[in-house]
Amino acid sequence: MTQDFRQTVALPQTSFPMKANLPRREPEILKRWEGLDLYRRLRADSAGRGKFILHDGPPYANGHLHMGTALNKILKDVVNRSQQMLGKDAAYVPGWDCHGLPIEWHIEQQYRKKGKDKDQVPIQAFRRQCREFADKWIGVQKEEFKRLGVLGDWDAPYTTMSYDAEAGIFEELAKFLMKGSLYRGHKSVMWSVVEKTALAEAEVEYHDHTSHTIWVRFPVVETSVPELQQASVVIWTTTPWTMPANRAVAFGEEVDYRLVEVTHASEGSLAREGERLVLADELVGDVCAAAKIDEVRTVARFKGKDLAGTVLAHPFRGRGYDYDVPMLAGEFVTTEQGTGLVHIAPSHGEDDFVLGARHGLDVPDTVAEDGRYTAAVPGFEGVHVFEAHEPVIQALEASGALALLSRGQMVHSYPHSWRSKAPLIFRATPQWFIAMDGEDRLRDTALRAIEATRFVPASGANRIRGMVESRPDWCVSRQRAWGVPIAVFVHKASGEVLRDAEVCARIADAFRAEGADAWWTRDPADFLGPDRDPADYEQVTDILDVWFDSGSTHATVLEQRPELQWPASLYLEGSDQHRGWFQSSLMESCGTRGRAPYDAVLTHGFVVDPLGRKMSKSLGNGIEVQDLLKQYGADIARLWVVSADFTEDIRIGDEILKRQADAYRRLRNTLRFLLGNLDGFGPAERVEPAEMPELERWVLHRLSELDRLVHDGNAAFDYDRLYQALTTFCANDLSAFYFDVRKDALYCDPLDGARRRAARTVLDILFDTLVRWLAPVLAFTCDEAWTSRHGEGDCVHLQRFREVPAAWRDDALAAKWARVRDIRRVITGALEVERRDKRIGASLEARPTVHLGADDLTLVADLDLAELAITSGIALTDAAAPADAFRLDDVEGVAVVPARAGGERCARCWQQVDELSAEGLCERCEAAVAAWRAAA
RNA sequence: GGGCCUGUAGCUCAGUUGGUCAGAGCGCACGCCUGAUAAGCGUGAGGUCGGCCGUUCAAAUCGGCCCAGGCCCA
Repeated sequence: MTQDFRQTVALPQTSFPMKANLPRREPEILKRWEGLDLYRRLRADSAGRGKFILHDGPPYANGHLHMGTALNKILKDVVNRSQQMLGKDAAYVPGWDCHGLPIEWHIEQQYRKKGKDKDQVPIQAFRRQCREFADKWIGVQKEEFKRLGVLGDWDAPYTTMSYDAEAGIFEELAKFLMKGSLYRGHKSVMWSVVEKTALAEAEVEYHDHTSHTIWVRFPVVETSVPELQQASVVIWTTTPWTMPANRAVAFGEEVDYRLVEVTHASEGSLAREGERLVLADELVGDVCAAAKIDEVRTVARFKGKDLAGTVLAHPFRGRGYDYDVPMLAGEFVTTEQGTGLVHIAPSHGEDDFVLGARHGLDVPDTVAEDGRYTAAVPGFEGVHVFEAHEPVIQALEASGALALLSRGQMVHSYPHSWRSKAPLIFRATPQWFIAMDGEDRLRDTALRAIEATRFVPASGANRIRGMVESRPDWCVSRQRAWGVPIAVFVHKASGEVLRDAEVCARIADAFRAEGADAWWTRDPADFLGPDRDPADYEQVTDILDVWFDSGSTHATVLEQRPELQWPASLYLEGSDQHRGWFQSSLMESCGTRGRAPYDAVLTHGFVVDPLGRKMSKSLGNGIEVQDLLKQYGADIARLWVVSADFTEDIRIGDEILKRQADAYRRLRNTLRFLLGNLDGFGPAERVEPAEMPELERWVLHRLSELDRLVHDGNAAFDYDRLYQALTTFCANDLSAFYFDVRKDALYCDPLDGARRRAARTVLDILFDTLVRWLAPVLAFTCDEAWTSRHGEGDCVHLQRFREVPAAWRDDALAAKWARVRDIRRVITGALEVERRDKRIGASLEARPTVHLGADDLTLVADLDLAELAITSGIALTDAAAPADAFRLDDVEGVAVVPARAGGERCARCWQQVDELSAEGLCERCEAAVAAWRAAA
């Protein structure tokens, strides 16, 4: 029985536990950061460095975080932390978007539940409640963001509803006002009669809707085409309620039309035999089927352009609708369905409005805010448009001309309000616009700015360019209450909008002091000043589009805060923001400052399920942030974010998270092994690289390679590659090779042995380098590892990436060791056969013979292959290997003949040697034990 | 329907300007170790490169069509 030498072996020792228990530990680490006042210390430490400013796109302040917002904020945090550690001063001021419909809607609902209408509530009280609601959610989200490990100025975030912001937003608008690009026009907008407001595109969703369809005759009253005398033009519409607003009929210039005479109609048809109808040639059959017309005779054929100049009568002529209805060419006319002739109501359609504007058509104010016909609609006033189809159809039937040809129903995709889910109508309303193609050529400026911006991925430029090229003027007005007002006056007599810098300044000052509520609480005279009579002016009470709010944050935040900088280094949001914030910020900035507010734009995809489908309640494929944190912890979530190519959609699911947890363990255990073997290591033990064995120098070379990868990867935001490389490095190079080989020296060499000291020096460097490289992502774990080594007073997040000396790079050494590892693979492969056949268990039980060529023999002459293969000795020979020697197909010139090691096993290091001491120790261990005893 | 984009092993990703095996890490299977131990080591099995049709002597890599999916519009 040999003595137990375990206590003389330098086994790893560390307080850094194998099991992370992140859900419990992370909150403690957060407290530590708060205690250190980490964010502020970073600012102080990095004062004077070049700034990297990621400008936070403000999330909307309602509701808890979902995976999408978590992804976004984690990514921002990784970017900030890595830029910081690259040596920048990466100040980060998070923000919130506070105004707008969703919050307003929520407060409105509360009133509705109490049976009140919000219009009865004083606007200041209503706005105050909106403000409080936003405040509440800012508090909630702030804590949720912090829990993810996101570092920023949480004590002083920005909001779009602060008085400063409200004043600043108005000041930005005033710039457009003063230069003349803010104008009042009409626009056919999607209007919700429930919320009594125009809705933005983003506020609209499409659902199936059943509409009444009607075919209606318009009698020809004037035409240059003889055959059309006494004929009728037939239109088709899915919105009968817009008939009273009809002002024209559109045709396609190149469309083929036909004049037909009804020769026979079925029982119940509203068509009259002998009447003549104009229809698109292609659609005659469809219309006849719908109108139960059995037989027609073609009277004439002509092109759409022949119809120009023809004038029709409104079907309600004689009852207040006596105006002429011209026929106009419309490029939007198709022959896909209907009649190929389009009813035009400029008040109630986008195409209609545009066509009407071009031809100077009347835009009657036919429908009030609440959806009821106005007095401008003879015979129907007060009727709600959603209930108007019957009265209108009846009127058409009753009209002397028997206008209704046929009717039916149709299910189609139709716009609805995203809040109330009620169908929307198109309604031409007075709105405020920022001109895209005015004197200042905003569109051109924006397009140039896009070319000057770096987009990651590059396709983002295409995407936003396409949108900017084709977008209409920016409609910035909303008929709402919660937001920054379009605080302008319109001269009643002239209709001119007032452009007076002093007035604007007074308004801004008031907003800055009292918030935008001042627009309602103050006397307009306060703003207009002594020289103007308030009675001469209309005070506009429309609210600014919230996209203008957030589009102005580059001005209200970046330019205002000394720690920040304009333009931003980076905007980083989901790809939906090409239409949203990226664009509104671009427009605002180009209009006021002539360039984009950012140097670069990074977009990420959306979080989808493991099959790539969007997450939805009905599919039940969603992952909740809170569940993820409870089960895995924030560091796993952070690792998930960087493991994927986030420029595309990023998948999440059980297996994906488990794999991240696996990867996490590998990284954690790497740090743990380093910490355990660095126990008691101090500067005095260090060895210069020149004094180190080749193996150590090879590790340093690998670090120099990775150093470049880390810098390039961080600069390019290419984190997935970086992380794959680091994980592979830890698994392949360290755990499976370097650590495995060096365990013997670390555990068994004399404590001050040269080999052990060199190894520990490298472990120290490895730890110091790796923990910093990983810190931007594994923010919690690296802090924990760092404190385990350096104590609570210090923090890894106050460090920069370690300088990796250029001298560590040694390509010749790397090439040599690539071959050495190939040879090693052949040896371990040979041992595996022995193991399978139960001739050995541990590799130390083997002493193989390795057959090498002359070059390889020279190559490994100064190396100890047994040490590298972890065998008890190795025999090298250039003799030809026997045919049954072990070889690998992809490693030429290497063959291994395995053999059991002879001798006896050292009781301490377990290597098999020929001679043991009386205590059962090998020579090396005898010396080590002697030194240990002397020290004890 | 339109614009932008994606589809390589169970998972996450590599695959330069078309021409040596289509690779890595993880997972999985099997084995080893028991002094990184709810760890560590080794070996191995997994892919019609979404599908079809083309261009080419040669395509995961070029073109067209289709399928599936995402974002934004209509």
